[in-house]
Amino acid sequence: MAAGNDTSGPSPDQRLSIGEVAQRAGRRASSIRYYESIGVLPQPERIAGQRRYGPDVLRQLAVIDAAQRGGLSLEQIRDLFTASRTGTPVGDQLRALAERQLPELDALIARAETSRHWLRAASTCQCLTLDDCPLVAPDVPWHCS
Amino acid sequence: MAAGNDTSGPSPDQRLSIGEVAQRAGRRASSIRYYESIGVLPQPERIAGQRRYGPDVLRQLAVIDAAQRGGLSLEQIRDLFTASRTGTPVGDQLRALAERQLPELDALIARAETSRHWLRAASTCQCLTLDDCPLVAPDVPWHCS
DNA sequence: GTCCACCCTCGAGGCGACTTGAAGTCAAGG
DNA sequence: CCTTGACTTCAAGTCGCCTCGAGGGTGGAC
Repeated sequence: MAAGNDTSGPSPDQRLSIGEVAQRAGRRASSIRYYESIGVLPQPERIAGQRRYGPDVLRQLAVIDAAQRGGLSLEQIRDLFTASRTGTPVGDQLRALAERQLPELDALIARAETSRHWLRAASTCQCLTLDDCPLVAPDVPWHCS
Repeated sequence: MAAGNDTSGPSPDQRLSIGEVAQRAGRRASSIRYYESIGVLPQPERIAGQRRYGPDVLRQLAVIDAAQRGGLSLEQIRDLFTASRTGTPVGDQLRALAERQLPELDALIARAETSRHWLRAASTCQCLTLDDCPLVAPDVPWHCS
């Protein structure tokens, strides 16, 4: 048992091990290393070869979560961070990203809603074979029974 | 040019080559072979080693499309076809599938709508750095500028 | 006979976001 | 000293859904 590596309870200082970060952020340590490897997270300070993070990293991970939920790829998120670090106004980047993503996202939602419609119809289906079933017929309004 | 293999114009008989099927279904021949390889499509008759399809296959492909749009995986679709062929009422299968898929789909749509919200807010963002930006703050209602 | 379009099989590759495994390092507790 | 447990690196594997390429075959038109 190593005190400095303990994943439970707060460390004496603010420096977090990767295990602590992972636990608090609800991710695996491997994904944090992965983010670092592709440049989404910056390389943290190291003590005896081991990563030590300030509390900032939790916010950065939350940003990543938020942006992923916004449909951005890790590559886009990396660019966002890079821009932020180099002083490019983040707003401009975000606007550009949003303009690219929104139509895609709208299309995704539209498809998903069509799917939901289909599945709802499917859940009332009484058909015996696929051949009879209007659900799977092209260009036929869906309703079954 | 080979008459029997011609992809343009209808064949003299109803038997379609894989190329014709692909063209009419708007898919690549490779995906049709793939469906066959994983059991989603049955093995068609062969003439001189080449697949010949009846017109039914177009409907089957349309079913696959519809079911994929409904969020079913190819494995689930295969099971559906299998059930249909073996006489299990398709309705039961579909209901079971729908019950499994609908909550997932609802969650997907909810996430996507949250994302859309986020992106819409992002498109009006004026922030200079990520650190200031309320968009990326956890648990803060999104609005920017 | 030659050419060409189309077909065949089989294995590999590619996407995105990770996860897993092997082999090794480090610091503290007993 | 030895064990323990978290950490390290790097390569490879996973998932679903295909796509592509190599190498070879078939059959009709000229």
